[in-house]
Amino acid sequence: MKKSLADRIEQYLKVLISRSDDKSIEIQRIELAETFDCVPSQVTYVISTRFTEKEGYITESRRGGCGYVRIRQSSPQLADSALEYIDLFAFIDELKLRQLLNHREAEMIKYLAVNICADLPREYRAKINADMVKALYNYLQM
Amino acid sequence: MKKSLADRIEQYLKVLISRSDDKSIEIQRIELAETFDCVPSQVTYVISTRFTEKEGYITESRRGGCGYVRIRQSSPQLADSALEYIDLFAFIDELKLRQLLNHREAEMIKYLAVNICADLPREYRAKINADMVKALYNYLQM
DNA sequence: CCTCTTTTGACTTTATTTGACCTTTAGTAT
DNA sequence: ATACTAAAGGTCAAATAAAGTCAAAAGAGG
Repeated sequence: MKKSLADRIEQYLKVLISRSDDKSIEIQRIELAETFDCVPSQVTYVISTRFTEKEGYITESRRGGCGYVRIRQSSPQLADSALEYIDLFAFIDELKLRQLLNHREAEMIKYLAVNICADLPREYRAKINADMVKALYNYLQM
Repeated sequence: MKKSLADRIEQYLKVLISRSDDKSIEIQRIELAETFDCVPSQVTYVISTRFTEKEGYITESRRGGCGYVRIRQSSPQLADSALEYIDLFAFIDELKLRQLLNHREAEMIKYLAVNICADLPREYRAKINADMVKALYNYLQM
């Protein structure tokens, strides 16, 4: 699959973030544009479509001399206590969005969940939903 | 009985899927249409009539630049009764040996299994063990 | 001839790329 | 302090690149 320029920039930034100590990076828009040989607004486009709050990122910037764009991966707002009431599938989708699970992992876990619950008494299904959410939450150290 | 264009495209895609590592392919609608010298919507037609969820396929797509259509074969429902008695952890290790699961996946599934079973009545634990073995067996299309 | 499937193409929606123009900030000269 | 200037980043809309939709036309089989 050929990657679009936007995809490549996204990937590059995500690698930088993942390697950073504090899940936060500071870049210069122009510099990055030069690295990828594109117009600066391409960078703005990538940030505004792929590093949204919904996907768990917070951005700040400053114009003018010594300007910058900072992207920070926000820690999830999910409190441990609220986890019980979250739908497992929605939770998995959210984890995928945040790239804590890849596509295959997400699908596999969903598949396992469905099959485990398939003919289990109703009262245990909710429990398994909750336990899986909690287990994922813990395993991924969120 | 002469094969229709739709039939030929279907066959072509199924060969590609069967040859793929992960039973999943990514194509460009336009490109495929060019290959078969037809309109792009013909491809959409084939996918929507022959690669339905009911027939065990899941599709995703993206429009715009570098768009694609991904078709994934979801696993068939084989129920092998002998699987019931296999220990889940041993089974996972075996899958890892055969490189059907990577380390992270194996560990994550074990972690989930332990946490799901943690305080479930004894009689359901064996069932979950068996269901997970079966689900993995099916999911990985062994 | 009638029905169901296939083929086609016009139109719609979504995603990406590019560039012209706007705003903010820091530094410098007066 | 004030005004000017250069150096950022922001906005927005046009151009381009895909895929989706839908219905009409064409074809196949009974």
